[in-house]
Amino acid sequence: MSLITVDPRSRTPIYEQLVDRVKALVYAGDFKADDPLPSVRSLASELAINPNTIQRAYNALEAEGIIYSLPARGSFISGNTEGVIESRKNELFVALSRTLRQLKELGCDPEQIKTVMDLAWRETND
Amino acid sequence: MSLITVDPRSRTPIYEQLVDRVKALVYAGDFKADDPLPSVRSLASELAINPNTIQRAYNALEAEGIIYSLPARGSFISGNTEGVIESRKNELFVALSRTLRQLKELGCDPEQIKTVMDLAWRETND
DNA sequence: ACAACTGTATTAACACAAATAGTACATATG
DNA sequence: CATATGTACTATTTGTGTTAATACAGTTGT
Repeated sequence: MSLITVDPRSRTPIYEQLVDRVKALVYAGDFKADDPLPSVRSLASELAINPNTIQRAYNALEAEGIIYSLPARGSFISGNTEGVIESRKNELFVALSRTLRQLKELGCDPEQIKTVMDLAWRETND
Repeated sequence: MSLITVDPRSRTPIYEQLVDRVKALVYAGDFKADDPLPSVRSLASELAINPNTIQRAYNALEAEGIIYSLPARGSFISGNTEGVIESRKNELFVALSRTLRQLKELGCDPEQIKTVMDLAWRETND
C-alpha cells in the first residue's frame, strides 16, 4: 500500500492533490532522495484513477524539480531534497510575513499576536 | 466609479474575486456598517459582467454574513462589521499557528523565525 | 399614478478544465 | 521474449463558471 492517497470528493483537482501529497511526504522525510515512486499504472490502479491523471501530476512534480522520471525505468524523488525543503521554508516565511502584515493592518494588538505565537510554538513540542 | 474591481484574466472565478474584494474593503474600513453596495445591474454594467455573476457573489457574501440584501431596496454591508473583522483576525491567527507548526516540522531554527518575524513586523510601520 | 429602479428566480446555451477511456510507441528488465 | 516502464495522442464525458434573455414583486422619486 502506497503512502500516496487522494480524496475523490474534494473540490481540488485530483492531480493537484497528488502533487501536494508527494510534496508533503518529501517535507516530512517519508520520501528521500532517489526513492522510487509508484509507477503511473500501478498507482492509477491502486487509487482507481485514470493513468493520465497520475502522469499529469508526475509531470507537474518534475517541472517543479521535486521528482525526475526515466522512460522505461520509473519515477524517483529528486536527488536534491535539501533544496526542495529549503524552498518550502522560504514559502512559509513569505506566508508568515504576509499574515503578520494583514494582522497589523487590522489593528491587532502586538501583545496578543506575541501571546498567540508563543502558545502555538509550544503547542506541539516533543 | 466603484471600489470593486475584477481581473477577467485571472483563473479564480469572477464571483469569488468579487467576494474577496468586498471582504478586503470591509477589512480595510473602506466599507462600513450599512453602507450600500452597487446594485446588481449597475455593477454588472460597470464591470462588463453578467448580472447573474454579481448576484452569485452577493448571495455568497450574504451567506457569510458580510452583507444583507433587501428586495427592491438594495444590498448593504452587514451591521456587524466588528464581528466580521474579529472573525478575520481569528482566521489569521489560525493561519499563523499552522505556518509556525509547519516551520517547526521542517526543523527550522527558532532564532531565524524570530528574526524574520521581527523584520516583517517593522517592515511596514507608519 | 407612474416610470424607473431594486433583489430574486428561472431556463437555456456556451466555454473551459478536469477526468476518463482507449490505444500506441520505444525502451529497460529479468 | 514476456512484462513493465514513461510517454504521447485523440476522443469523450462531466462539472463548473459564465453569459443570455426573461420575468416577477416590491420600493422609490417625481
